[in-house]
Amino acid sequence: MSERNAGLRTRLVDVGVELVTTEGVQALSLREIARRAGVSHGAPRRYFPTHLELLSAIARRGFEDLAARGAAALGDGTESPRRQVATLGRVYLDFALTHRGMHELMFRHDLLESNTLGLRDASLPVFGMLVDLVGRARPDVDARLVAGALLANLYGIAQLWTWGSLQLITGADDFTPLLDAAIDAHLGREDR
Amino acid sequence: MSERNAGLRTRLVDVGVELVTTEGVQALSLREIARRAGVSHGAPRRYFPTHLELLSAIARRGFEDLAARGAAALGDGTESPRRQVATLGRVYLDFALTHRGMHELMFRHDLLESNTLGLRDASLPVFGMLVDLVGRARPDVDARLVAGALLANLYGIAQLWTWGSLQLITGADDFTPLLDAAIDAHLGREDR
DNA sequence: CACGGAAGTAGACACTGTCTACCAATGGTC
DNA sequence: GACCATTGGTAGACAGTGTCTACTTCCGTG
Repeated sequence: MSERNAGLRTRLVDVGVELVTTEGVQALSLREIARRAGVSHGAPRRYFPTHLELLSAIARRGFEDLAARGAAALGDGTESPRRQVATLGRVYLDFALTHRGMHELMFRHDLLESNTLGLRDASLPVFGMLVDLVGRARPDVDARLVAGALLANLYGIAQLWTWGSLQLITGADDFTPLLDAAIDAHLGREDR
Repeated sequence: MSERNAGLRTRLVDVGVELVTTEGVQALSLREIARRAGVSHGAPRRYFPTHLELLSAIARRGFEDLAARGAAALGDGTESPRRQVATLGRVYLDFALTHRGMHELMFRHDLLESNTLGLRDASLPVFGMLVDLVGRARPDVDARLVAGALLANLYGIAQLWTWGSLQLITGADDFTPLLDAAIDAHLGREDR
C-alpha cells in the first residue's frame, strides 16, 4: 500500500505532510517525524541537516499541491481571464481553510525569510500564473502591481478568516462576498 | 531611570517588548525573559500561568502601540475620510516593517486562535476605526465588507512585503504604489 | 577477502515550558 | 506581642526538543 521503502528522504516528507494535515503544525517536531517514519531521531540529519530544511521540504509539497489544484481547476483555460482569476482565488481560499496547518506552515516567517531550499522561489509559479491572468484581464494596467496587490488581498483574507477576525468585522459566515469584493476591487466590477 | 520596582507583571511585559524589538520573536523564551527581568524562571508563572499568556500580553502592547500611533497620526481628524484611511494604512505598514518582530508576534496563529487574554478582541478597536472611516468615505457600500477586505489587503501587503515576495512580483522597492493601489481599489480612484 | 563509504543508531548536551516543594517576608487578628 | 495565613519568589525535577558526535552495520567494488 504505502511505499515503506520509498527512500527515507521522501518518506520523511510524506510523514510530515500527513502529520501537519492531521495534527497541525506544532506536531512537526523532528523527533516525532522520525518516530512515525520508524527511524531514530538522528536519521533525518542525513538528508536534512537541520529541522528548518525538513520543514521547508514539507512546505514545498504544499505549494506544489496548491499549484496542481489551481491548474486542475483552470482546466483547458476556456473561461475568461477574469473568471479564471476568480476560480484561482476560490481554489486558494478553499485550500487555505481546508489545510490550515499546511497553509500556516507554507507562510511561516522563519521559513520564507531564510528562503531555505528556495522555498520562496517555489511559491513563485503560482503567483506567475496570477500575474499572467491579471495582465490578460486588464491589459490597461500594470499587471504586476495589480496582481501583487490582489495576491496580498487573497492571502490576507485567508489569514484573517482562519482566526475569525473577518467574521467579526464583516458579520459574514462565508468568505465568498469577501472574495468577490476583492476581485471586483482589483479587476473592476464586471457587468454580469 | 527604568523603573526596576514597577511590579513584576508589567516589568516582564516591558522586557518582552524590548526583547522582541531588538532580538526578534524567537528570543522570547520564558526563561530568557525571566533572566532579563532578574528573576528566577519560575517567577513569571505567578502572573502568567503559561508562556502563551505572557506572549499575548506582550502582543497586546503591540496593538495598543499601533492604535496610539494611528490616533496620533489622525490628529484632530480634519482630513477627508479617504485621506485618513490612507494615513492609517501608511502608519500600519510603517509599523509592521519597522517593528517586524512585534508585528510577527501580534499575528501569530496560536495566539490569535486561542484568543488568550482576549487578544483578538484587543485588535478590534483599530479595525473599528477603519470600518467607521470607510463608511464615511463610501456611504454607498457595505462598509464592514469593504473595510474587512481592505484590512486583509493591508495585512497581506505587510506580510508579503516583509519576506520580499511582493518586491519580486511587482519589481517595486517601495510599498507606496501597493498601498495606493489597494486604497484606490477598495475605495475607488480619487480625482486629485 | 579486504576495504571504504553510505545509512542509520544511540547517547550526550544545552535548552525549553511546566510542575511541585520549599522559603521568606508581610500584614492582619486574637 | 505571638501566631498564622497569604503572597511572591526560588530551586530543582521532569519530559521534550534540536543539534552534534562517536559508533555500528551493511553493501558494493576493488
